[in-house]
Amino acid sequence: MAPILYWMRRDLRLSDNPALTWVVQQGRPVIPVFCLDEVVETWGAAPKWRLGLGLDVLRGSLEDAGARLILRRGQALDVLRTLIEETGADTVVWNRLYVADERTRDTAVKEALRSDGLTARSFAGHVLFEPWTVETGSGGYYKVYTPFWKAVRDRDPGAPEPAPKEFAAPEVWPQSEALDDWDLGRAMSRGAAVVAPYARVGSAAAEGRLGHFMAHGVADYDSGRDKLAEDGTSGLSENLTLGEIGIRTCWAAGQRAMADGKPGAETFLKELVWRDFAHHLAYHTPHLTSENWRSEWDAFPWSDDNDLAEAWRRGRTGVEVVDAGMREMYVTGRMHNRARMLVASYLTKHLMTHWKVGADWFADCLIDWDPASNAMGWQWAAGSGPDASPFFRIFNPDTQAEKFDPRGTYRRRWLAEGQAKPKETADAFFEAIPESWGLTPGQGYPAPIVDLKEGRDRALAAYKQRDTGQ
DNA sequence: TCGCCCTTGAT
DNA sequence: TCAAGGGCG
Repeated sequence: MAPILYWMRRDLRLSDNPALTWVVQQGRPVIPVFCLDEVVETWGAAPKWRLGLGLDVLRGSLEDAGARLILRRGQALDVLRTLIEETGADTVVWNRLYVADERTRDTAVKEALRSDGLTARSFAGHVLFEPWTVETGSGGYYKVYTPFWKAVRDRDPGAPEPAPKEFAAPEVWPQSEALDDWDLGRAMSRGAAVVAPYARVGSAAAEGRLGHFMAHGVADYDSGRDKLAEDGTSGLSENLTLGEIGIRTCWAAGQRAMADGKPGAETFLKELVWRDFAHHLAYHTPHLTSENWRSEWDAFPWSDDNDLAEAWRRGRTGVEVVDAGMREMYVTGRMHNRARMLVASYLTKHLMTHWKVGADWFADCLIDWDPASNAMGWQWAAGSGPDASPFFRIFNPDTQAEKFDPRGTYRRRWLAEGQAKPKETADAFFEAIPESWGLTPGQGYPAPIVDLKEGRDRALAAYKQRDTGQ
């Protein structure tokens, strides 16, 4: 019996997995393969490093079920063709993705394999509702979130499939490259050791996280998720982006919490749908990840990369809550959602720096980096995106800190300078950063690089000018 | 066509 | 109180 190649990408799990479910139903040998291909090679330091951790855990899960994970490096199509030749496979399956570079790759692969006379099948496993299945009344795609939410909230994405108990093995397993040889953490330098304790890797960890959130977090999610110093969110983004947990599994849990009358459950479901919305937009407007979504913003006088942006990246803007967020990201590979909005507003408005500079840094530092959500979020904050905040909505970091970190707990957690006994977390930043930055806690905390009022006024003036087309 | 509405705000 | 324009039904 000819084996089937299961090409794994952002679906590093065995349950809630339509492609895998289909393969196992065929009763034929299955060969799971992950390819370090032309798309994955472009990922930033932290996502690549985190991918390596995920692959290691996935390999163990597959081995427990009597299968293996075959790792190969190269252009996706070349790798798949080589494996087909080595194994006699006549079918390749995968779960679909929707961001421009992923789709370009996948479309080309599908066409090429089919022209080779092979079977290539893809499945819906990465989002709740695929982008082309959600239409406005006039048959277009959605550009505003709330109508999108109303269009999908009563739809059923289907029940998640259980993990297969065992796999039919091929007579001979193809060779796998060694994960260690890929050296996926090489761009992380000292950071890897610091970030590692914060990562929750693999499907079992993800399911534990979901269970914990359903038991403790969801009821108070509405207000809890806004507090900078608290752990009020599900924390699932890290696992969702690599597919270590399925989105329908999360949806089903949210629906159960709704049925149980948990107050925050609907907000949680809405957040899951925000993730879908980002993929909806990335599919229908592929330039979301690379260009201003509204082209009229091309004329806006944003600075490209600059010294102020460098201070922002290093958590040295002199604005405590902004620096705290940036350092949280450097140490943990994640950042509180509200802090993400704050630092994005600050970079694009007070520092008038292009959102792509920020999006690129996030893509390098976040272990939960998701290409669609990251681009949508940055364009939303900058004002160039769909359903964006109006230009006059400029976050005031001081006001935000007062509201969402009233006792300064979050700021003290991440800022060491000027503190008699800095928190371990704050010191950890200085262990994680490159020595080339030349930063020590002893050099004191910087004065603000831009006066908040001046920055705000300058941005408002520029937005106004853009508006009148001058 | 019209009218309501629009994640997360600031002064 | 401010405040823009367009999405959507």
